[in-house]
Parts: sequence; structure tokens; C-alpha cells
Amino acid sequence: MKAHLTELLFSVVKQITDYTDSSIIIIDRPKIISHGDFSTNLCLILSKKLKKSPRDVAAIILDKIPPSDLITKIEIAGAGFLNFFLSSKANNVIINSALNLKNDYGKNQTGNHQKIQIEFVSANPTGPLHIGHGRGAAIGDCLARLFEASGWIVTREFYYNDAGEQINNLARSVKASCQNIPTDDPKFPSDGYHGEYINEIAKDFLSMETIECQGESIKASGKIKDTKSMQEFSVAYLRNEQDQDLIAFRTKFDVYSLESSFYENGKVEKVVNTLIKEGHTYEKDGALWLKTTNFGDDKDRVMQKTDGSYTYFIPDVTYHLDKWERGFKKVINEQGADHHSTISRVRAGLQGLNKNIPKDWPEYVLHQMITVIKGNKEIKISKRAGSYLTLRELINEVGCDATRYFLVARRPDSQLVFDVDLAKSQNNNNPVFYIQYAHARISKVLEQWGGDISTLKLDDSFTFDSQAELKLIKSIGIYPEIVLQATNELAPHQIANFLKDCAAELHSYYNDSKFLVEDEKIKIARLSLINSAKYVLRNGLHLLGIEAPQKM
RNA sequence: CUGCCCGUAGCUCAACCGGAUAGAGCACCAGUUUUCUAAACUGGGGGUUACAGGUUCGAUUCCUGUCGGGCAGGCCA
Repeated sequence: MKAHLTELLFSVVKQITDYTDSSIIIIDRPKIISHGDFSTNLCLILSKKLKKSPRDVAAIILDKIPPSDLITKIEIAGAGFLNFFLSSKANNVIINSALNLKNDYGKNQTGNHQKIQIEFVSANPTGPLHIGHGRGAAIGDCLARLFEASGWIVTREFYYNDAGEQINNLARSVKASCQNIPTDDPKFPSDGYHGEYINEIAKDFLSMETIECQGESIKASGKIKDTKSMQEFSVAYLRNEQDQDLIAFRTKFDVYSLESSFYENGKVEKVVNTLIKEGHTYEKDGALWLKTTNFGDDKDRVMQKTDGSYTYFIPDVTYHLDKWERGFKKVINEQGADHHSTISRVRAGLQGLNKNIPKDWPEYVLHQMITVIKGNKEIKISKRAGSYLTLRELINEVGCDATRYFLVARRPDSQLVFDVDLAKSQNNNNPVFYIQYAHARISKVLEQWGGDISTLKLDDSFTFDSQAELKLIKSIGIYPEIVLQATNELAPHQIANFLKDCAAELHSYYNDSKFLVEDEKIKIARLSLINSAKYVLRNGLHLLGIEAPQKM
């Protein structure tokens, strides 16, 4: 519909100016219903160039614009806006389009089958997933679903930091637990992990349990001095836990990349050598430094420590080079904002490799921290202190649907308050139930009707006239635009907000009109309308990874 | 001290990358059911968009400064 309007307007623009590109035409959706279905500020933009007042330009365009049976009225308004009002035929086109496309309604092909890789969660295997990882999982997975809906070939990926200092720390903590050293004992590792899960791992390690992890069996040796086995077992144990958390959260990954693998296949070494060869390094204080200041960082960073091991960002750079070499021209990393300082380092490292990787590659979506409130008290999340609200607990208490909704319904870069009591209370007005209820209501009406849903179609001559109907149709018509916009702006929260609005229109309509009426023509029209709304609600919920129940 | 994010109704948050009268939900007040699910609907009050300047036809949005909150600034990740 937008494209249609752009075409009409551009045919006039070509006549009265020398523009050869339709990109100056911006079609908006007005906020206020009396301003019509679409509007454009085109005349305000052209007024300077044509040296005429915006309203005069509007009059000229109005005079020359070709007629269309999808538009019933065009108005000049305000400072010189053009407002377009859709005809009832256009409304019927929208509804029939949704009825025809069904599960595909709302999708677009702007991605043109290009490859995109989205990395998210990527939690260290040093503890169970918490609510912050949940936010990452919800946002990352929804982004993946959005890009799929926009015609991209998506790879979902999880990166495990299963090497390095944090893992040594984990092994030390488990070892201390095996030796029955209490966490408040001075002999307990000072920066060790304190959670109860450490004791669980220790217990299973000592009783020589076997853990299944991504198709591999890892058996604990049970020997306290066997640091290697303890480390392997602990990592496998926690990866297994995290995998189960993610399954419970309906989040699947296509590829798991392991930090350790980049050491094993020699790629880390190769990256280091390339950086040295390209002249971006120097030695100081017994360490090897990367000149990240060459690429916009505010100070240089150590890349090889005095003990010979590498700092975390070298394997990170290696991993990202690997992504690049796998052919991903578009990569999005979803992570917590507390890691934002890695961005400049990873990008600097990639630039230093001199491989013609774009400066702003990869893209990042950073989500801000979450404040968890339970019983009117804030829960501090700290892995090391052991105070913890795990994602699993949250799913068990609140449910997967509600958890996903609340975690994705806010802009990633705003801090969010998650009130556990509010989210889990069943009798409360919960937006998730509100949306699902709208879907269930439609399903029930269609079921009571008992006809063949696939035959529902709107007659060209039918005219909807109630406010409730027109508002619902508008919501259905706008849905594909929301999907595209949410994809382009990396903003899945827009889907959540849209669905709440769309459900509200449906509920209003439901209360306003009866659907199963005597008049066959009216009945079919109304059922066609709510069935198209059903596809929108279901498809939108699917983008959020939330179920659309037939009844509640 | 430096960098990044944020500041919008009592609370939780939107606002289509500069547009028209800043919108929802919760909470509060008043109503709606002999009807396809009242987990719903209808109406009402509530705002100097933290503050002060600047840019222009027009600013919640862009720029500068101030105040306030969060996160970073490890040879941790």
C-alpha cells in the first residue's frame, strides 16, 4: 500500500521537479485517526526547492496525482501535509491478503536470501543462566525470527568461553568444595564462585558421574588432584545445565562455537602472528600489547600476558575472523551492556588483521541491566556472591510465554524492572494473557460457526463502517510495516507493543459487535475480518516465540 | 576523572531514526453481562518530556552544558 502511494506521488514529483529518485518521498502512518491512513510531509520538503509555500505545492500535487480506487480522499492539512484515506476496497484487499497468505502474512523478502549470523547469550559455562541471559536469549531469538520473516538466511550461534582464567577459577571453586572448604573460609578462592551449584558439581565429580553434553559423554575421574578432569567435568556439567535452560526457554541454536577450539586448531596463534606481522603490536613490561589506539581505542591493550597466555579478546578476534571467513557479511552480536568495552577491541583487532573487514563490522545490540523485584525487594544478581535468580526458576514461576514477553517488550537499551510477583500473578492484567486471549476468542467464534475457514473471503463490494472494524483493519494493514521496521531497527519490542494494540482493537470489536448473525453476507464479512486478525496475532506471537492458544 | 546507555503521567514503558493535539498498561474513580469466554469493554482525572541554552517552518527526537541513575575504563570475560 505504501509502495502504491509512493508510485502515485513520484509520478507527480517527476513532472514538477528534477528528482529521479523516489527516496525523498516518505509515507508515514499518522498518529491521529482523523488524519487518515497515510500521510506525507513531501510538500514541506519540496517547498524550498520550488520556492512556493507548502500548501501551494500540495495543491499542485493534488491536481496532478492520478486517481486510484484504493484511495477515497486526499486532504491538505496543517502546515502542508497530505493525508490519504483508504477506500473500502483497499480495506478488503488488506483482509483478503492476510486470508490468502495465512502464516506468511507480514513477511517480506527484503533480505533476499542473504546470510546473517546472530550471536547471543554466549554465557560463560561458569554458572546457570540468569535473568540477564534470559533477556539476551529473548532479544536474540526474536531478532533471528524477525530476520527470517524478512527473507534472510539466519544462523543462530552461541559462543562458549570454555578456556581462560574464568574456567580456572571455576575449577578452583569446585576443588575447594570437594575439600569441604566453606565459602567464607580464607582458604576458599578469593574470587571463586559461591553458588550452591558449585557443591552439586563437586558432589557429582566425587561420585564419578557422567554428563552428556552436545552428544559427548564426560565422565568425572573423582580425583581431587585431577584438575583437568575437574575442569572438563565442570564445564560439561554447566553447559548441560544451560542447554536445558535454553530448551525450556524455547531457544535453539544452529552452531555452538568453543573458545578452546580456536586454540586447538591453531587459529589463535595465527591471528597473533598476523597482528605482529602487520606491525600493530609492541612489547612492554614483559607483555605483548596491541595498538588498539590505531583504531580509535583510548588506550592500548595487553594481548599476551606475562605468563604467556592471551587475554580474552584475542580468541574473540579469532572467533570473529572465523565468522567473516565463513562468509557472513552481516553479523549481529547481542550481549549485555556490561561488555560494551569489548566492541572497540574486537573491531580494532579485526582491522589490524588487514583483511578488508568493514570498520563497523560486526553490529552490536546491547541490552541494559535488569533490576529484579520480588516481594517489593530488589534481588541483587551476582554469580560470585551466589545470590541468584536463575532463568529456570523464572520460567517455572512465571511461565515461558510471560518471561519471554516481559524480557523482550522493552527497548534493549533501557534498563528494565522485572517484577516477579507481578509477572507471575495469574489474576493480574497480564499483557501476554491479554494477547493470547484475543487469539483464543477468535478461535472459539470460528469453532462455533463450524464452517470451512479456508473458504472465508471478503466480497469486493462489502463495506465495513463501524469505528471498531476500521481500527482493527488498520491494525492488520500496518502489521507488515511493523515487521519490516522492527527488523531494520533491530527492535523486537515493537512487535510486543504492536500485538498489545492489535489485541485491544480485537477486544473492542468483540464487545461492540456480534459476529454470528443471521445475515449471511455480514456474518462472512465479520468472520473474514476476525480470521485475518487471528493470523496477525498468531504470526506476531510466533515472532516472539510465544504460543497462540486455541482456547484458554 | 574519561567513555557508552538512560532520564517522558504516581508506577512500568511507547512514540514510526526532525512532524500535526506526546500515547498505552497498571493503580485510582464511575459504568457495561437474559448475547460467540467479563482473563473483556466504555468513560474520567492525571505531563513545562530532568534543567538551561542552541540549530529551523517545527525538537521527546539533533548539538552544547548542568544535574541525576546505570555500566564500563583488569595482564577477568
